[in-house]
Parts: sequence; structure tokens; C-alpha cells
Amino acid sequence: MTGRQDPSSASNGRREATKERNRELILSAGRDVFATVGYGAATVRDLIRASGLATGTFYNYFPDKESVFMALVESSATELRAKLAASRADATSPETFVSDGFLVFFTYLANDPTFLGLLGRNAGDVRALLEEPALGGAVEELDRDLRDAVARGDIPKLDADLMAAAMSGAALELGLRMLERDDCTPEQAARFATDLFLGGIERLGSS
Amino acid sequence: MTGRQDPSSASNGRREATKERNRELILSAGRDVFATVGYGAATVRDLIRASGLATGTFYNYFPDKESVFMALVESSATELRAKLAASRADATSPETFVSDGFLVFFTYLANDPTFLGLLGRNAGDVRALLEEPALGGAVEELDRDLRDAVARGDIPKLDADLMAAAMSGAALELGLRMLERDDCTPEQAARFATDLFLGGIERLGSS
DNA sequence: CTTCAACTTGACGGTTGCGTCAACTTTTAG
DNA sequence: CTAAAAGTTGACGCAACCGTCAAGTTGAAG
Repeated sequence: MTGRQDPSSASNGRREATKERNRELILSAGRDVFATVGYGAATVRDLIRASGLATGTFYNYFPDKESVFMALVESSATELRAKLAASRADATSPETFVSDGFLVFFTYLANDPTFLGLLGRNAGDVRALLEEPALGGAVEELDRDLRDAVARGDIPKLDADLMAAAMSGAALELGLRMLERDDCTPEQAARFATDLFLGGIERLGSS
Repeated sequence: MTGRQDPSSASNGRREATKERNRELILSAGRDVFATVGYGAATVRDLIRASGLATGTFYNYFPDKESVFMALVESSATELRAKLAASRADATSPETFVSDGFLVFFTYLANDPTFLGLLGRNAGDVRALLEEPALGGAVEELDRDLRDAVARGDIPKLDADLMAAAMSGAALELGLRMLERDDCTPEQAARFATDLFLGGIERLGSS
């Protein structure tokens, strides 16, 4: 015995390794396909072809294209939501609440551009599938936090629902523009959005 | 001769009448189908079924689903663009430039809610198909007008590209929210958006 | 090395979509 | 009324997708 080729590394599970690899192959294929063809027009066969696996193998991992799409959106979305929630919890003032939120958002997008591509290309399908606005629960959390801020008197009275809609819509579109331009850093985008909305909030308060 | 059943009314063209009717049947089917299933997932068969016509008839009017989609988007989009352009031409101040623009936009959407449904559901496909932002050339015209306004000194110096993105993104999302709520008139939505962006522009100028 | 469970593979039958076209119906014109 | 043109119809052949499953391959354990 001892003929083990690799006794050191805890290679307990060559099986598990392939499983992980295949799942990743499919998810990666999904990113490509959904971003280019769009979710609606994409077929399971497209995913299979792009992954390089066999038909049957695909179905060992996911039952349909929706599951792949959900896995992609949700993993990125929950990560993003966590970061946003953390940044808001740390906010010491209305200003930092807004500015840190945007900075986190745009930085995240810059680091995970595929996610924004997915989102921008398939916002309508995300909405239809999740029955929630484009960014998943993130918008609802924003809405809640805005209401709280108004209740605490941190920001003037305003329609939190509309404000959350405006912020998310603008943020998505600004993110897409940022990625299209090579001269726009997350910091710049965040600064722009922050000034825009802080100024807007101020004016909405005195109307 | 003179055996004509209806000599008075210029019924010159029973043919033309059906042509018009069929075309409208298909376009109407397109509005329904694209808004519910989404452009990508919609098939020509879906359009045919929803129109009530026969397969061959469809192809007498449109070569594929893309043509139907384009006809729908473009007709509404050009109408909207015309109204926006008119409102801007009449603007007497930066304030009315912004406020009238939004009012025209939201009023239009309230009168043609299907268009917004189409747009919201298929923004990604519109973008991919037109190779332009969600609202077609409207965003580019907005960008141009913003640059002009900055050049004239009507509004402070700002990144017109980002501002156009933010305005269009917010406007789309606000429009969708407005339609979902029964307590939000175009006037209210326009007032909100106006205050938001005028305040934002002001603050962006003094940064 | 052998054995077995776990996993992969792609061919297969069934379904749906595509665009066409020969046969039929409706409108117009004489 | 008749003839011809214009338009409609749906069945047809072809192509793609779907999810399954029997046969084959690979990894783990003894």
C-alpha cells in the first residue's frame, strides 16, 4: 500500500471535486448564456452546450433553466444585500447612510460585473420570476430603512416607496453606464448618486 | 352600373379595411404576449394563437416576432419622444424643462399603460435589440439637451451622461410603481421626480 | 485486483415551433 | 354575373428542444 499519489492534501473526495466542478461549469454557462441570449430565449440545450457536459448530466444538477437562473441571481443578490445591510447598520448619519450604500453597491458591481450584466439584460424576467423589483429584496429593505429614517426624523418626510423605486432604478442604470465607460470608477458613480439623492431628499423635504 | 349598394360612403377599399384590422389584431396580440411571457420566450405561434388568425396570414403582415415587437416599441417610443421634444422646446426655465418633461412622460405612460408594461417587462431585450438604452433614442436626446443646458449655463456643470442614465432609470421605475399604485397620479409622480432631480442638480452643482 | 455504487453519456420518442404552399374564399372590376 | 386578382387558410416537412434511461465509465473501498 502507500501507493497513494497524493497522501498529504486532504483529497478526501475526488467525487466531490467533480461535483463542484460540474456545478460551476453549469453556473458559468448560465452566466454567459443568460447575459447574451437573455433568460427568456435561452434553452436548456444552450446551457448544456455552453457547459460542455452531456444532457443527462445537466439534469443531475438542475431540473430546468429557472433553477440555474435563480441560483445565479440569488447567490449574488444575497451577498449584495448582506453588504448593503452591513453598511447601513454602520451608518452614523443620513449622509453616510446614502453615500456608503451607493459606494457598496457600485463597488460590488465593479467586482462582479457579470451580475450586473445578468440583471440589466434580464431585469424584466427577474421581476416576473421573483415577483419583486429588479434587485430582489434589496429594494424592499431600502424601502423599510427609508421609512425608519423618516420616522426617526433623520430625513424629511417623503414617499419612501417612490424614493426606493427611484434610487434602485437610477442605481441600476448608473451601474450599467459605469461598466460601459472606462473612465468611471465606483467612487465617482457613488459620489454622483449620493449628491443627486441627498440634494433631492433635501428639496423634497422643503416642498 | 349604379348597382352599388353603398355609393355614398367612400367604401373604396373593403380590402384595406381588413388589412388594417388584421395588422391591429397582430399588434394587439403582441402587446399581450410580450407583456406576459416576455419577448424572449414568446414564439410566433403565441402571437398567431393570440391574434386568432391563421399561420400564413401572420406572415403576410410580419416576417417574424421581432418586427412585431419593433413596430410596437417604435410607434409608442416615437410618439413619446415627439411629446418630450415639444415640451422641452417650450421650456422657459431649467425648472420647467425638468418638470414639464416628467409630467409629459408620466402622463403619457398613464394613458398608454401597455407601453410601460412592455418596456418594464422587456427592457433588456429592447436594449439588446435597439442597442440603445431602454427608452430608445429618448435617452440620447435627453443627454443632448442636458449638455446644451450645461453649455448655456442654465444648469450647473455635471456629468450629463450619468444624469441622463439616472433620470431614465428612475423615471422607468417610478412609472412602474405609479401604475402599480392606485393612489399615485402622473402629477404626483412628476412632482416627486421634479423635486428629486432639481434638488440633485442643485447639489451636484455645488460640490 | 476486484467489486460495487455513483456518476456520466448520448441516443431516443414525444412535443412544439418554424416558414411554405396548394387549395380555397373574398373582393374588385368589367 | 363572371373572371381575375388579392388574400386567407391550415396541413405539411423539417428542425429544435425536452426529459428519460439503458449502457458505459469512473472513483471508493476492501
